[in-house]
Amino acid sequence: MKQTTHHDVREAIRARIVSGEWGLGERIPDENAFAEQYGCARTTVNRAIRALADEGIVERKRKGGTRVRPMPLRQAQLTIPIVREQVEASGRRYDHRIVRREPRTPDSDAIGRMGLSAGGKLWWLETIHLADGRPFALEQRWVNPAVVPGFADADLSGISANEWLVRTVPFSTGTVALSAVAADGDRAGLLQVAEGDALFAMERTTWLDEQAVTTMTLYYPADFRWEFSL
Amino acid sequence: MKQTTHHDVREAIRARIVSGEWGLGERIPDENAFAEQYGCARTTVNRAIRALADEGIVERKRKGGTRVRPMPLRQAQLTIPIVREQVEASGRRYDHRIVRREPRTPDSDAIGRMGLSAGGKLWWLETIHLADGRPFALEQRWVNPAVVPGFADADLSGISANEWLVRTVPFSTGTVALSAVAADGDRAGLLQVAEGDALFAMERTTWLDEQAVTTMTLYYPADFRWEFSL
DNA sequence: TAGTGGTCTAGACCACTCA
DNA sequence: GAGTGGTCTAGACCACTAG
Repeated sequence: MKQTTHHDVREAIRARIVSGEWGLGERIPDENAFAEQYGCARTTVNRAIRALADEGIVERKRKGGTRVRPMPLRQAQLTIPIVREQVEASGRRYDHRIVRREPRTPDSDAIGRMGLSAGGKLWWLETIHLADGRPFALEQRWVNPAVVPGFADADLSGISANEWLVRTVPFSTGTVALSAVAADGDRAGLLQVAEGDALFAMERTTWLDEQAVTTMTLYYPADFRWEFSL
Repeated sequence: MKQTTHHDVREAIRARIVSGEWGLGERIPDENAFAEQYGCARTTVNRAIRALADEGIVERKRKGGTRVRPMPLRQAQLTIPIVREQVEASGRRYDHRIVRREPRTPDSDAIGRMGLSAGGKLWWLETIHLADGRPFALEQRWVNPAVVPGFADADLSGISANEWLVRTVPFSTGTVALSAVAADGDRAGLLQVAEGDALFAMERTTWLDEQAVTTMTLYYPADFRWEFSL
């Protein structure tokens, strides 16, 4: 005799919601009622409905009960891509070339993003990512040597700066910003596109305990599409 | 006497992982060991570690134990924005204006995205979203009348097409694609930018039971940034 | 203030998979 | 075969909040 699982209960309730049994914003039965209906413990129902709440299908409030979300949240679980994997996933050969790597005084933009105060130098790194030998994406990065002292001596011939940093400073938090920008002369030359062409920009700043580790921007040419599902 | 919560256990274990107590790919103690250490039931530890696994911090396998992820997944829970809320969140007054609304034969791009076969007409809708009266984003949308017959008579003066569709077809699935494109003459004129300017494009296709409901693209001018955190 | 979800416990059995 | 996570149960108490 197979028991009723939280998975079963979750899908059963989801189906009833999708069927329109309860309208938008309407209250659904409480956990005990479902437990009796499906012949399982309340704990099991709780886990099932909690999963639906995590998905944004329903919202729960103590005493207020569980309601179908009036305006369903449209959420996506998004995985920040690693350029090498993007290239290899498309069946092409990945390679990268470091264009510049030097200590440099950060511009005001970098200072703002990393929340720096004093005026020391940071590492500046420009990397061109190649797919079958052709430009795939351009990476421009500032690295804070105060947080990652080993970066000066890092061997980046085999792995990218990003992978090196992830391995060295594994569990940091971060922010991401997406936008579109026009290619300036430098970026256009490195990516082999025309100046003024639209580029897809993904900017990431990584933090370890309130200190900015690195901020980088990846520029993709206009034929790039970043797809995911809801 | 306060009990140890799954939240406490989760943060305690997270701190130990971040501190480097176990290296990347290394195995951490099993649930019973943690339960004894923290003086709680194994169920509580299970829920705590399961949450860390959902975050991508660790990976779990029966008999294999729980390991720190060798290359931590960088995942973000991303909420697809509603244009009106974006505008209002920035403290500006939202408004929208429908530029075109007509039955039209879909182009090959729309046919491909929506997986259509026959050559019927779809509804074509162009909407300009305004913030304090100035163009904020341009929406170009195809709607499948076979799935949403009521759309022909929908009153879109008060709410946007998107909100109307979400209320009418609430629990559908979808795909999203992000890219950068150059503004063509039509889009440039509606957004009041120069032709060729970089636009941030967010394309969404929505499905209900294998049938495409609608596909739309939102174009934002180059000063737009979509930010979120990891 | 009473109803609802949030969570813990202790014990149990099962499913997967490594060795 | 045996160790580990996956899950269910029954009961209990708590925290929040709608009415």
